[in-house]
Amino acid sequence: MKNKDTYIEVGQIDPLEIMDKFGLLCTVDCVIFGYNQESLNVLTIECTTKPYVDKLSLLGDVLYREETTNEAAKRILRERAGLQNIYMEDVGVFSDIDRHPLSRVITVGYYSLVQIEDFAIVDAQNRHLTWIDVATIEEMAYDHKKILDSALIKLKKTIRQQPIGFKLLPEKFTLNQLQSFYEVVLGIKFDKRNFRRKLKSLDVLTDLGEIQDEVSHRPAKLYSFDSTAYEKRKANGGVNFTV
Amino acid sequence: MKNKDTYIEVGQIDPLEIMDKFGLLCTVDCVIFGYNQESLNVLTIECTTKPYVDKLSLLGDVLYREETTNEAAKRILRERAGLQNIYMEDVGVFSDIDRHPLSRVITVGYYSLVQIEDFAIVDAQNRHLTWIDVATIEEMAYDHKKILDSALIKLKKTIRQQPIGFKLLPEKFTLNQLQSFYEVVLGIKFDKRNFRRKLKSLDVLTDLGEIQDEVSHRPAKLYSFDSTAYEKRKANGGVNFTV
DNA sequence: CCAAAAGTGTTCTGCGTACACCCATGG
DNA sequence: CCATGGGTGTACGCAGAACACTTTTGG
Repeated sequence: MKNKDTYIEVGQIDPLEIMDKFGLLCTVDCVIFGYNQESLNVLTIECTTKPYVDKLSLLGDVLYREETTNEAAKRILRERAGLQNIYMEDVGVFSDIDRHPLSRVITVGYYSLVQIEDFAIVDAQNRHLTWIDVATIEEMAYDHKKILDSALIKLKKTIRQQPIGFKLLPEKFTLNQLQSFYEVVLGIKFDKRNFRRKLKSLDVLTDLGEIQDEVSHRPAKLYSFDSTAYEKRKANGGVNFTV
Repeated sequence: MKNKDTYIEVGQIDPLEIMDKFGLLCTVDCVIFGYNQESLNVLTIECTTKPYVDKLSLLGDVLYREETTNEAAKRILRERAGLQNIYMEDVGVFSDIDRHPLSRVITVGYYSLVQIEDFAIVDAQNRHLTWIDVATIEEMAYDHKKILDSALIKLKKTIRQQPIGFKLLPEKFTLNQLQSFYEVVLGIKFDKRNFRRKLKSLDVLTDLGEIQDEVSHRPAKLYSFDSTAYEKRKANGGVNFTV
């Protein structure tokens, strides 16, 4: 095995010296997906840093010394989008050397899921906070497009294995709404009968015994997600959500 | 939406000031898995930092300013274990506030796979570099046990979807060796006939027309991994490696 | 000829997939 | 009564899972 005399390990040299040499900034960027019964969107803000002024950017902030990246992501969601207790998953580290124009900044990506209707945007900072259909986004500030793409890949993978889809629907929903959610996010069509059989066989839906009203056609039954049944199922060996 | 007057964005205030306030260290830690036909092991080193002196630690180093975390992981594998061009996958960020005793240090985990026979340990630093059976590890320095556990979970998941198992076997191997590798890593037993049928149906094995010698029983046929066939297969919609 | 590991086929079951028509409501 | 979306059942094919005996070699 090779050795290296210049080998440095954190803690073996003066902390001040090492910070001076290797200290860097870490940020957290949040991909906030919003679904509106038609399209999958992402919450964006206009960037104010050269050379990306006016380009679309994700909501992000620097990681504080006294918080984990998870806590930072929660803080960003809460302070900058008014979102609390929502689904959140790690997308990974992005550490390209020149990803930030002003200094060495690595970032940790997270993604979340919300229903757009539940979430009234108040653009207090006048920063042009906007939902953009992910299908139309071609370019973003920094490497945020790359983060978005990774988040989308992870969302698609996860959605097939866990019923997180319910997080993007109203509490009471119809089976067609559920199906159309999967179709929009995954970009594929499902057979109605097969979709329903599969979902019902999972035993995580509660038939509320209610129906839609104010629709000019046969009203659909309303369902809700039975999270205790799901947790039980998960404990007994997992959910296979392939549809 | 809530606003926050104290909101800070990287690039909007003096870079020196922000480094002073939010600068931190980032390290990369490598979980190097080694398989020896019997058990799954991980390469460890004795830690020299209080309060973890003599505890087991992963190979890691601080992230340099001019490299990505991927590059740092490659450097660690090369300089400290003599490993080059080996399989490597990201495990994620570990950012607990007190995970390092001397300062705020976040780390990015990676894992790799090697065959122990191919890799002669030269412990030039006299740091007690050792292969340890992962099944016997209960405690490690820092949060390295947590990183190891995450790496193991990811390895198990990945091994079922991609034929990375071949990276942990000699170039020529028998089907029983391959099966036993899967059994050791996943901790479950497979039916011999089903395993063989499944593997052969994947079309990624080359029958070398050779057999074992110097065994005191019927010699087994030797196979190698046909990586071009695998790449073709992957391109045409992926491999399902469930066994 | 014995020990030890190599090698081999069939059946059953469950799941994904393809496919077409009637139903309930509002206007 | 018509337009609109809601709702239902059957048949086929593939893949995973269960299961036991014969073969080849060295000692």
